Amino acid sequence: MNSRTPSSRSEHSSRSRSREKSRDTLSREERKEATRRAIVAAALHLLAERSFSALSLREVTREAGIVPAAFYRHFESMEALGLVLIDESFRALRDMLRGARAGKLDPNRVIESSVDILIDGVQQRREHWRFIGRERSTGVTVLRYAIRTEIRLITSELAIDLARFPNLNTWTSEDLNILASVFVNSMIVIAESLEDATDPASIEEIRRVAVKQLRMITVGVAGWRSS
Amino acid sequence: MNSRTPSSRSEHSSRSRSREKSRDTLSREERKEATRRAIVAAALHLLAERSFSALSLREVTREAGIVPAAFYRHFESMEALGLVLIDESFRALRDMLRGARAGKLDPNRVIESSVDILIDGVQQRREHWRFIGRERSTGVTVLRYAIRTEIRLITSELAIDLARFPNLNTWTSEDLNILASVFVNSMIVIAESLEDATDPASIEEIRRVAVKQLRMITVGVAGWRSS
DNA sequence: TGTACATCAGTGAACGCGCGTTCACTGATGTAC
DNA sequence: TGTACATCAGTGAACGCGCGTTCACTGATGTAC
Repeated sequence: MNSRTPSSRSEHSSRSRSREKSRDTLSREERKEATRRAIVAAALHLLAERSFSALSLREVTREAGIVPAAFYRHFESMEALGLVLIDESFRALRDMLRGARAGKLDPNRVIESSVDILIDGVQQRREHWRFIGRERSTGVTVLRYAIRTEIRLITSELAIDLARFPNLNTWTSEDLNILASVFVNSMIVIAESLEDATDPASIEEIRRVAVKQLRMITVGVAGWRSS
Repeated sequence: MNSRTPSSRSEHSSRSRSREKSRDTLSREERKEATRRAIVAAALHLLAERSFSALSLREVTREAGIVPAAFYRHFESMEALGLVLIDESFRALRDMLRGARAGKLDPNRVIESSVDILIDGVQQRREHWRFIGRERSTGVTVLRYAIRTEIRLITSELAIDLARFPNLNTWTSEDLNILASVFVNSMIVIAESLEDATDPASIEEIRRVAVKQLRMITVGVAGWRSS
């Protein structure tokens, strides 16, 4: 977005950019918030191609259209930015799940509908998902733990939902949690496989296989006796 | 292992180091091979804490006890080293699986035995597993694809094995492959969760949960009718 | 076995580069009167 | 409404650092005679 030579960069300085969208309507606070969002968006955009540990502060600020030093007006460090990205990504994920719960799925098509919701959700928030999928098992320890904690939270929420199903209300909570993580793990793997799929045909293929995979697990659940 | 000041580094040069282990018994070729192995081992060791994209050539050569430029006598680039690491890691994995197949597991305890073999195998080759687990979904595209290809190979081998089971020999090959990937995905997730577990109690807990997870899937398989 | 020459793994110095971080600064926005 | 001062988001220059890569070199190992 920004050109790299100092001369042309000064022509398109952030001052003129913010005036483009805002004229004189934005307060100083609003401008600051806009820059902050620009930094977050720039990072997320770059993370489509790099892992977080390979992302430099200068790259992010270059993409966001500010000078490197300005980064520190918004975040204490790159790690702090990483945690904000995780928080934002999981907020999107939670919204999706809340929507799915509120939707009152047709009981006969729970699996099909869940897979549809998952696949659409991933498509709409590709960058967030890619980021979570990559960092889940990557180098930056603090991010890895933060993501695992979020996933554990989602898993136990799913376990609570599962407890309401007729066949499952007699299960121990441990068994429910184990079942929930089987589902969550499958979902993660499905989401991961979507990352490299762009054409409709291979997405359809993933959908089909995902439905079958979850069905196999569910059929198993019907025969399982929780002790 | 190496100290960092130039003065003391020259005292412990690679020349004196190789003489320590070898006196004058090793040929030039053998020495070269030993250095190559030292580079690979150094990289694998460092990858316990960093992701591959965050690993520098200089770090690797420092750990291996050679000068940065010497790296190029053995590998064309870091990427080439990465591919060798993948190859070596999967060789270890294939050995493990071959051993498991040759072992003729007790049919009544297939799941327990498989989980035991997996957990022991991961413990013995922690560094290889950690590397594969991390790079599977990380930034360096060429490594990611190489790993996915290997996993796909392992999955179809497992599908072939599954076809020999009495209940499964009527299944379509697609269904067998889907079932195989459910197992492989579970195995990957189990291996990943082992990475941060060191004390016996939490390893035992992982083993218990893993067995239960795989049993749930298997019970499902018994009821599944492949179309 | 002894000598003269070839090979080549590893050295060490040098290079230009992008990095994170600091700092005094600027000038538009906000506030007090 | 107008003026004087305070605030502070963003600037641009500077720094020291570790990086990947190149190069001519060294000296032990290998080979031909």
